[in-house]
Amino acid sequence: MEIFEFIKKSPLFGGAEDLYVGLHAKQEVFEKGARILAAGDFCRRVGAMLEGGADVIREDANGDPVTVAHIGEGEMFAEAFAFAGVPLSVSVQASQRCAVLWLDAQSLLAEPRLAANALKIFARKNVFLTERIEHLSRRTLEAKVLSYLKSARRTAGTETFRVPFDRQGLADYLGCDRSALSAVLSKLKKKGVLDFHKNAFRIL
Amino acid sequence: MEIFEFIKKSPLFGGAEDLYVGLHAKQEVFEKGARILAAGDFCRRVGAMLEGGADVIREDANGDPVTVAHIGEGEMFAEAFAFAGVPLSVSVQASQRCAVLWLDAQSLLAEPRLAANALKIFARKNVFLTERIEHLSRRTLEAKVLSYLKSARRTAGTETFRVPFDRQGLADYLGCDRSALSAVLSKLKKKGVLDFHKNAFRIL
DNA sequence: TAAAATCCGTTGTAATTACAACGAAAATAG
DNA sequence: CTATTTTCGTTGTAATTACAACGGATTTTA
Repeated sequence: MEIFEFIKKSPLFGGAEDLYVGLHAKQEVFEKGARILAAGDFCRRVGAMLEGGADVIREDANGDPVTVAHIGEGEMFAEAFAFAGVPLSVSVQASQRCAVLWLDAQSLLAEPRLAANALKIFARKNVFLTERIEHLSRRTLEAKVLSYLKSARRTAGTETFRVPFDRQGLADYLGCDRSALSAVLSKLKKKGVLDFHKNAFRIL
Repeated sequence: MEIFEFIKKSPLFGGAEDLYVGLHAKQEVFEKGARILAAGDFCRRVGAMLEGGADVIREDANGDPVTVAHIGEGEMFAEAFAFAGVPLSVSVQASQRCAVLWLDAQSLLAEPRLAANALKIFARKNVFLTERIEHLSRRTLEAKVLSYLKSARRTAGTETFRVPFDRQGLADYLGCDRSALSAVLSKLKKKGVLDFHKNAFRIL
């Protein structure tokens, strides 16, 4: 992906190519397996994955590394840490040879339109994260599922709605086992609370 | 709380009183029980609680209202919705007679220093929320607890550290039952994985 | 200081869930 | 079209957790 293609597609720039000047952007190439960012680092730059991809890695309770997310082409990363000024709690490692564009957080801030875009992006993400926490905080899986589905229905605005996850994806989102999720969905269907087919749901 | 006292203490203003001019701020008083904001509303203003307090209310799976948070004196609210431009998913209701200062989001955005402060606040919150999701996503309560405690230790930077919650607070944060949390903590202590006394913990 | 309220660990029980394994259905690849 | 892979619901079991109840300890209030 070219720099200008990225800028065109990135919600941070909103397609405005002229905002790119004066950002002190630097491009850097990482070989497969290379450490792009390490947990504990302070990072003052926002990363943009131009080419290739990387994994976000966190230590689990045993101290073993677990991949918690993947950064694909065209995606930004480390933005929250860069703007918050707190050390990274995760590491980022190239899952293949990749090209990263680094954008200096301070310089982004200096351009009002970019700052406004960034603010909106963060605010949106905040709302999403808070919503997910709301679902995850429920005590039982059934409550988690219903909390999520009602939220999805509200977002869709229609009685019948589709969810953007397959079963495994929904299970990951809700922090549960896939088969347990399937079982709960079936139970709700049998109880007559819910109807669904594939990713299309309807709450009765 | 006076307006200027709020501005002095608010991280949004960073103590800079001069930033307050031109914000089209309005003050409004609500009687106890009055609806300050309703779920579904679009809100273009950030609320600041000058006097009194309010509850954040969400509908649970049965459609019954549940208080999910409290807004105390000096706290801001609705900021994420205002900047994101998405409808509220919660309602806000005065728990007592209260005075709210409304700050127009667009006007805040127009002052670069305020925008920068807001960005930092959102970025920080983003990191916190993501971290909490990390804990909540664990499958078992033991894993949730350890995930949280390791994170707390990392933040504290010392082997023995204190957590800013009582047991009920920690249970709420981790989305579990208080007695179940106590039981898991005791089990971990007996296993020799953990030592604690009140809010002081040490991972062995 | 005494009384009241809150905090916290324990116990027992019923319900829930993780986990592994399996097979049918659907999607994808060849 | 057939073979392969992926997705998803089901089942059974062991482990975990919610929930209610209780009592001791600590803290707060009067």
